[in-house]
Order: sequence, then structure tokens, then C-alpha cells
Amino acid sequence: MSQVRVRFAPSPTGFFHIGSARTALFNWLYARHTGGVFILRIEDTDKERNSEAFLNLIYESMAWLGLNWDEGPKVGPNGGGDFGPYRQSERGAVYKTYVDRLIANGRAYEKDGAIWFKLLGERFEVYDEHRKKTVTKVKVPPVVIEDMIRGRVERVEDEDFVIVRSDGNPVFHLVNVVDDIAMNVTHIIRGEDHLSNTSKHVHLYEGFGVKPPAFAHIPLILKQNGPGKMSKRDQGALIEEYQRRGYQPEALVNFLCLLGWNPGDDREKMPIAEVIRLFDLPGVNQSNARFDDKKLAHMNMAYLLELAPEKFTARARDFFARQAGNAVAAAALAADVEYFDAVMRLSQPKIKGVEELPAYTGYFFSEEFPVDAKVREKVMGKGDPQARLMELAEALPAMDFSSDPAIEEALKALATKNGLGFGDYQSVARLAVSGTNVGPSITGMFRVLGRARVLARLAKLAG
RNA sequence: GCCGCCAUCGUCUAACGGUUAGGACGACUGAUUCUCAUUCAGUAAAUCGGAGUUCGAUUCUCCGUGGUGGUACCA
Repeated sequence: MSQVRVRFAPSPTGFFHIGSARTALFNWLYARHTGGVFILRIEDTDKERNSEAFLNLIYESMAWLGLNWDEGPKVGPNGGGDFGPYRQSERGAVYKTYVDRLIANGRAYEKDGAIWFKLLGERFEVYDEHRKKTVTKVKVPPVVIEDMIRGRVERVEDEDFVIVRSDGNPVFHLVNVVDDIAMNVTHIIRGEDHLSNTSKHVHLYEGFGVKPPAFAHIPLILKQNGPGKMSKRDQGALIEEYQRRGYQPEALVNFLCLLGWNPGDDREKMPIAEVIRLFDLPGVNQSNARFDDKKLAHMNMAYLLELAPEKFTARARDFFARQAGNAVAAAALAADVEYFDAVMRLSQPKIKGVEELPAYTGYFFSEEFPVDAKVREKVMGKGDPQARLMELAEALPAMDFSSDPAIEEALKALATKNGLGFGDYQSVARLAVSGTNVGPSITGMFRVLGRARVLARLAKLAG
């Protein structure tokens, strides 16, 4: 059995989106599962719509998701294999020789300045009501596709079709098939939207005298609101967006694995190595899946919680560094590294995404932090808050700040002494120190902020 | 219009032709916690409709309906 060779073939004509990412992921998973080769091929034959920026976005997004390719652009001098170049814009000569082959063996002809692929069979004219014109049909047996996910699919292709435009540019169907032949691709894993194209492709393989590779058409990702498949314009469609918002790439990948595939048991959150071990094409679902950003957010939080603290602080720092113009981010980055790390360690178990961080930690990095009016009203309207602030301020200088338990003990002792609860002091202290009623433990806040600043803020709130 | 694919809780999905149709997200209730979040316990929530095959159908077949994709000198 020869080595599996799969390819992901995006075209740099738009932002890299979630559907493309999953197609790439499933190809990558299959390659890694089988010990095969994962090829990245750039389908940039559409000169009008291509852009270098979109191309770079593909590279960056793939790298961010951890989908490394074995052959393709940016891999060594020859693209890591003997089948380059891996950008279709550089493969004109290859297409020409293949087209010449078809012309030579009578399977292609010129008409209206374009080159057409010729179907073999009885030809007849028929008026097409829908297209309002007479077309030439060809009587050919249905194409049979043995799809690894869908089983046997039959489809009739009954008209000749263009393979080279009159401007000399080859069309998608041609270059796609030629490259898959030339690059020895063994399995074509792509979106179900290509299933209808497959009959054309199978005819082309036959025209070239080559046995078609195995096909596996994976289900589509549907937009979460409204009808239709996810497209670049939809909310949450862009990979770049998740990167910008500080999502954990492992979480996004894990989530994507579960859209159309499952390990066969109840596990959902699982290391990618385990997915690689279990992934197989026949296990992929046949039905389209609707995108669910709530579940993705949950997955993201789960990954965030278990991230090693050093890794979390590193990712938090990276996120802050990308928040141009954000005052909190600027102050956070200017802060002492150990202090920054301490704040992040306090925040990690409490937040659902790193994008919450600037709002969540602002008061650690500046004395100018917003005070929630509602919370202030509520906390300051209960009992005698001024007295409690005073008592806290008096107790603070002698308090043991060496550890969270020590601080907690001191606060509890204070409460007991005055016949009140821990919560009564916690709430005013929290308001004074952070301006709100949500946040890390009060003891952690005290310890990290330090005695002096806590005292100053207590005084400030007391007026 | 024509052609293809698909069909289990709101969503993602399990279930050799025999299960009280399971899990997860979300929702709701409660417990835990210094706030919040987490965590934990619990509740509600599904086999698209109709024929057939079978002792027995979520599972197989057909029809319908719905969803989805294609139908270009786009990729």
C-alpha cells in the first residue's frame, strides 16, 4: 500500500474562514493518522481576485492552528517535495502539456476561442427551457463515485465543458485534476459543495487515462443564524478574528474536530494526539453541522483553565501587545513583569477568554479605574460602610500580607471582633480596591496590589 | 426548473434491527465559594410525515416534506 498523500488547496481570494480551516484540519488529521503527506497547494489562478495579503493570511492561520504542511510553499527550497511548484500561478507549463495530451487524444477541442473537454457518446441538440437556449447534450452513462463518507454516488454529466478559457487561463476543474494527478494525490478530502463537481473531475481522470483517487466529501458548516452555509461575511466566520480575540487555537481546533466527527464515545475535550489516533474518514458524518459559538466559547474556557500559568501569562501578554491604543494594555505592558504575571495568575481561573482581561484587570495597572455606580450604591447603602472602611484602614498596617490565607484570617478576625461577617468587609474592600463587585479573591487582590495601594484606595472611597 | 447530498433534544452528536433513546453546549433549579467565574447535583428538551419489509424499525426500502449544495469561459 503506497503512502497516503492529501492536499488542502485554498485560493487566496478572501479571508481564511472556518469552513476552509476544517477542511484543512480533516486533511491534516488524515495525513497524520495514516503517516501520510499533507500538501498545501495554492490555487491562485484567478488573477483578478488573488491577493498577497490573503495568501499570507492562509499561512498565518494554518500556522496558528498548528496545521503544518509537509509539501508546499515555505517548506524548504523545493517546497519539501518533488512535485512543485505548489502555486498554480507557477504551473502554467504543466497545464499546457496536459491540455495538449487531451487535444492529441481527441478528448479536447477548441470552440469560441476556448478549449472544451469532450464527452464520449451520442450527441444531440435540445432546447433548455431554463437557460432559454439550445444546447448540445451527450449520452453518457452516469459517473459512479465511491465516496468514503457517503458511499456510492451517481451523477450524470452530459455536456462538454470548458477547461481553458478564451483568455488562455485554465479553469478550476482542469488545474485541480491535473495537479492532483501530477502530485500523486491519493485521497481528495473536500467540502460537500464539490460533490457535484466530482463527475466532471472523474471524466477528466478518465480522459487522462488515470484512475481517480479516493474521494471523501465532508459535510458543510452552516451559519448559526439564518439559512445557508457559513460564508466569509458571517459572524464568527474568520479564523483571523479568533486569533485577534485571543482564543486558544487548541480550543478552536478541538471544537472543529467535533463538527462532523466524534471519537465514538462521550469524550469531547481531547488532546489532538488522541484525535489523530482515532480519526478516520468513514467516521465522518454525512450531515451538515450548524456552527455554535457558545460551545466554542465553552471549549475555549476549558482550555484556558488548564493552561500552565506561564503559558497563560505569555498568551495574555501577547494579547495585550496587540491591543493598540488601549490604555489598560499599555499600562499592563509597562508594569513590572512579576507584577503582571501575578495579576494574570489571579485572573486565569476566573475569566472565560483573554479578551476579557483589559476590563477585568484595569484597576491593577492604574489608579484611574471606573467605579460601577450601581455596585457603589448597593454596597455603600448597607449598614455602616464608613465605619468598616475605617476599621479596615486601621487594621491594615499590622496585617500579615505574606499569604492569602494569612490575609483571610486577618479579615475574618476583624469581622468577628466587630460582630460582622467576612462578606461585610469583603464587599466594601472590593469596591474600594476595584470599583466593582466581580473579580479575583479579595485576599489575592490585597496581596498583589500591596498594602500601600489598598490603604490609599480605602481612604479614597471613604472620602 | 434540473441534478446531487442530508434528516435524533434549540445546537453539536451517541445508540450490532430489540435501550427507561445516552452525552455535551445552551436554558432553568439548587448546593459549594469572600464577589464573580469555576465546580457539583438536578430539571425540561428529540427520532420530520406516510407507506412498506420484519415478531420487532431511530436504524433497511420507497414516496412526500424540509434543509443544503451544484447547475458559469468563479474557485
